[in-house]
Amino acid sequence: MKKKDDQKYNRILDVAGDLIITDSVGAVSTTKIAKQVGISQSSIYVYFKNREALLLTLYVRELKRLYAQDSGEDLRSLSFETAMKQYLEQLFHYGLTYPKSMTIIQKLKEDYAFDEQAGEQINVIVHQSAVQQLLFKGLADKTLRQVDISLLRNIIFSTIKLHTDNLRQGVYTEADVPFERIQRMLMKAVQNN
Amino acid sequence: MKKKDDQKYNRILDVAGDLIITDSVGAVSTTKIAKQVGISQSSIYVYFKNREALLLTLYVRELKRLYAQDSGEDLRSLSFETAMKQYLEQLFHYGLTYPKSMTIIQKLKEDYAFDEQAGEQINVIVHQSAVQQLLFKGLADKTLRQVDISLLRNIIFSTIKLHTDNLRQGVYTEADVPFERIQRMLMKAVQNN
Amino acid sequence: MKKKDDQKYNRILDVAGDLIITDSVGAVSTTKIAKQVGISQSSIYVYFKNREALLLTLYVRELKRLYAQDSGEDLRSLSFETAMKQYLEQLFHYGLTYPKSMTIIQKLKEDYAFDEQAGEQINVIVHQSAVQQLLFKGLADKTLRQVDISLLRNIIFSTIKLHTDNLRQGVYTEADVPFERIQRMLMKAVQNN
Amino acid sequence: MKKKDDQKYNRILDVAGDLIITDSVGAVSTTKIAKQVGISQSSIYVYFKNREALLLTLYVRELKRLYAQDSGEDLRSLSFETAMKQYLEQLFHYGLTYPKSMTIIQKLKEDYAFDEQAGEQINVIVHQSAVQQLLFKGLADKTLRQVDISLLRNIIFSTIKLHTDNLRQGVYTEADVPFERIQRMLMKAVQNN
DNA sequence: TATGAATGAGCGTTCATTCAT
DNA sequence: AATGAATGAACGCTCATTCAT
Repeated sequence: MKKKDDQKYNRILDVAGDLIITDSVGAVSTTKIAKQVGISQSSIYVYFKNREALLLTLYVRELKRLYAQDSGEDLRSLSFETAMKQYLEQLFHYGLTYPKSMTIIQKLKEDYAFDEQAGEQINVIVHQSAVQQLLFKGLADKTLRQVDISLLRNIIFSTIKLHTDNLRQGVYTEADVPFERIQRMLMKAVQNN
Repeated sequence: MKKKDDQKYNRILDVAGDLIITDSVGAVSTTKIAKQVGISQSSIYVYFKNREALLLTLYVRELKRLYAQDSGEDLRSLSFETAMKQYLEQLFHYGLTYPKSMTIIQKLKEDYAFDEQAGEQINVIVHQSAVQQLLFKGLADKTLRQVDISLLRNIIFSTIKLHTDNLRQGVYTEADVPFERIQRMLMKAVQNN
Repeated sequence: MKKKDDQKYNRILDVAGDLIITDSVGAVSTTKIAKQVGISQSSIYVYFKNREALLLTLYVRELKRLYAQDSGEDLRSLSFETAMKQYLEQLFHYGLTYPKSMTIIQKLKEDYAFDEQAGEQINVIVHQSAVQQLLFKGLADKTLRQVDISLLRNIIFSTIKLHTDNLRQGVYTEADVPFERIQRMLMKAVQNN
Repeated sequence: MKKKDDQKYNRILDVAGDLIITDSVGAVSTTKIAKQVGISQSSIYVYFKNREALLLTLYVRELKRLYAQDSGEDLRSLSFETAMKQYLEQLFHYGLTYPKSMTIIQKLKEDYAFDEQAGEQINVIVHQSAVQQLLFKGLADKTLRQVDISLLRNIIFSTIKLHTDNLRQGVYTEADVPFERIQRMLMKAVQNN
């Protein structure tokens, strides 16, 4: 019984994600989700309190999936530069594996105003991530450029996202722009000097 | 008479921009605009053919304002590095002067699917901009990193936008993170080696 | 429960029919229907996909009611002339019993452009009707005037409709213009010589 | 100056007629007329008091054109049968020459509720027409079937209209269904015995 | 004569949400 | 757990009409 539930629960989130990608956050409606999932509109309210809760759940799910990626343990045992490079590779790999995920995260972040309580929940997730830890450490020991952490995160995330999008859409191929080049660009950007 | 028209016309666009900023592109509705401008909903259709035309007009307006910024003549007479640095400064200045503009541009670009004809119109504007020329030249003579131009533009635009946003919101002050530091970061990011 | 549904469903169609009669097809609006039925406008979309589907449903309902009238079996066992006369009587009776029906059919046919799929559905209904069969047979064995079937159908339908309308509106009484006279007129019109 | 006015005045009516034909009476809007005529929407109110007056004017114009057709003098000097046959030919000719006119008249008659005053104006026009005179005479001397005049007019008008429509739309050709046959059908329909 | 600006009313439609079952 | 029925609110848009110019 629980399995069934979980399946439907996740199907709803999946469809919501698809709608965000093919259209926009505003285009996510219980009507459309219900139609695509094959349940009645009101059934959505069995699984989610309301539309906002649904979107928040989706956001958290993708965020957790993203951060589950970084093998925190490993990173900590490496030299900073190696750790950073490895993280970039992981993120690149993530973008290729779950192309929808990064788009969903970005669009929801920009488009949706979560309330304070939700914001706190998200902050905790981000804070506990290995990347965040890595960036904090890098900032502390001045290995990284002395700018706000948001700037570092943004430059990394948005560049790798755009790169994987470009690859997927055939704007260019991996042969044209090997990831190594992107990696070097990002390292130069974030490293102190 | 004409003045009155232009005023209202621009008021509508201003309010639409505000709605995009405080909420999202999807939240821009003729109803809300009309209410805030203080006119009847149907009056909006006196000024714009439909919602899409309104948003396109807003987008083009902001884009033109942004590119009107770059003093094309000047940039061409300078060494590449100086020209690039100067452009970054201009963009930073723009972000401080018209804080809404960059957000509007970014959100409209990501959120809105303009039709082909509109897309072409926009492409022309972007192409003719001094920055685009500068980046093309830099890519050609290998002064810039050999990656797709979209990656360069993204890294520059999104970083400076986030920086000005952070400053405005008091996340930190200019003293904490002087622009020079951002500038150096971006130069390292885009320059070949 | 089901009864309730069917009742409302048919009430909506009834009111739509009334609007067509007292005004025109163009005057059929979900707003007006809702107001007269005593439900909210959006509730109409619980029962019908959209306005067009509503009108099509109404059209098909009336068409089926009209053709349900002709006792196909009986007509076939009679001589052509008797069959034809009997059909005219049936149609006259129908016009008196359901005075709205013929008007609705006529107005919807002339005013409304159903899409191809709907057109096909309607064609099937018309084709399978006993009248259509009768007319086809009459044309084939030259009992009927050798003109297009549409002309025969028109002359019969529009005359009987107008006659019943006149009677109902008191333009004249059955005593003034007995149906027999109409019947003779129509027989003379359609019969070959 | 007057010529110019008359031109525009009639252009408006022409476009209104076109809209009725290609769509419906309900589709006639000042907006659409203005666009097609190439004038501003408000300019229509220079020529017509309101939408209803415009439609009434159009109706009267077509009705007058239709009745201008029948050469009253000639008909009166002929035997009834010859006169009737000649009138049918005239009407057929009219349908071929002004195919829009009969459709406009029919749609406006069915679709539009003119107020009493307008109704009276129309009645006068119809009454004074040669056909009406002819039919009255035929009814009086029992040459015509003793039914209401509306039935006779309807049978004649709607049949000839449908026939010309069929011809124009290529449902069949004049060779397939010569007018003579239609004429005979109508004569049999209306003549007493 | 002609029109631009303006608007209230209406339209078809979608939506998030509630509630009884 | 699931859903059909229902609805108020909003949306984009068109319309007939008025008015000042």
